[in-house]
Amino acid sequence: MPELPEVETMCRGIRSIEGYQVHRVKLIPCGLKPISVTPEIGEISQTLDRRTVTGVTRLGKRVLIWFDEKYLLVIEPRMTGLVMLENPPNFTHLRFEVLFQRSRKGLDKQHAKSANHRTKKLLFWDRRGLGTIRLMNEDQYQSDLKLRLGPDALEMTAKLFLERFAKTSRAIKVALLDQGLVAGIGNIYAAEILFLAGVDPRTQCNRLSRKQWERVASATRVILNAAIKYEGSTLSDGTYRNAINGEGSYQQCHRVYDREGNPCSRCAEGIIQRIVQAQRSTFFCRSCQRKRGQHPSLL
DNA sequence: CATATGTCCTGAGAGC
DNA sequence: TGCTCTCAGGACATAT
Repeated sequence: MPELPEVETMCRGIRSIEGYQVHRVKLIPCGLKPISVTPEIGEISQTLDRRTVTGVTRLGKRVLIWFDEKYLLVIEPRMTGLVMLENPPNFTHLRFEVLFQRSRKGLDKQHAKSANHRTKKLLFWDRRGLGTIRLMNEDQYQSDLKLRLGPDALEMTAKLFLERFAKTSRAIKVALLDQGLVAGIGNIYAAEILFLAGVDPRTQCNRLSRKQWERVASATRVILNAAIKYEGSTLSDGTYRNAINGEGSYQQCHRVYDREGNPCSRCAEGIIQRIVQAQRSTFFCRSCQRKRGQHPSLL
């Protein structure tokens, strides 16, 4: 569920670990199946020991934590993973922990006196345990991550969409979820983007017009930036939280996702439909999102 | 190669 | 109340 806006919110929420030094890394035995960690935890711990966090960035739906500009932890929350600094959503779900100390150069007088600024904890919670954590160096980052993923969704332009999507015959909704084509879009935002663009989610990519790709590109930026502003979507199951256990509020802005049977907020006559594509729910308005037609989008 | 399907895992909610 | 069943969907492995 964490898609680009939720992962971006996580990154912003943990950025205060920058300048801190790794003191301890451990997998938490929580009674649930351990999450996938590569390489084994002992090697991660050894490699990161005393290294300083030099940056927290994001690529698609992954959180990247850089150490001495040389190594990075790649955290993939997948369905239910949460990267947090505090306030456990549920104690039994804690899977991974990094304890930091403020490194000597980052220790100013003011902070030296207050104990609660001397250490920090980075926690990974995952209700279902499908998330993964990988330690990489710069080369692995290039070959195992950069090369396999499409451009980050916030970088997408109509030109890039045409280059990367226009040849495939897959339905646009399904293709938008392919992280090799574009990184960061998941089931919720794919639905919202296509609604805003006025494009039928079943349309084959190779049948979309240039005009339609322009609307998709524009809607991608508009939707994702708005969702970041609202700190992501916390659905009715309440799973998603930000770094300090707060909820996102973009779910209040959803126009189609999980709104089956409700009247369309745009055309009033339409009812939001739910169909299944590639074993996933797709929500859309049949009258606002037609395969062809000159209807104006909401942009 | 492109595309489609199955699998991982847990907890919430439905139905009886 | 308490049981069983289905479903949620991100990424990758395997199949077509």
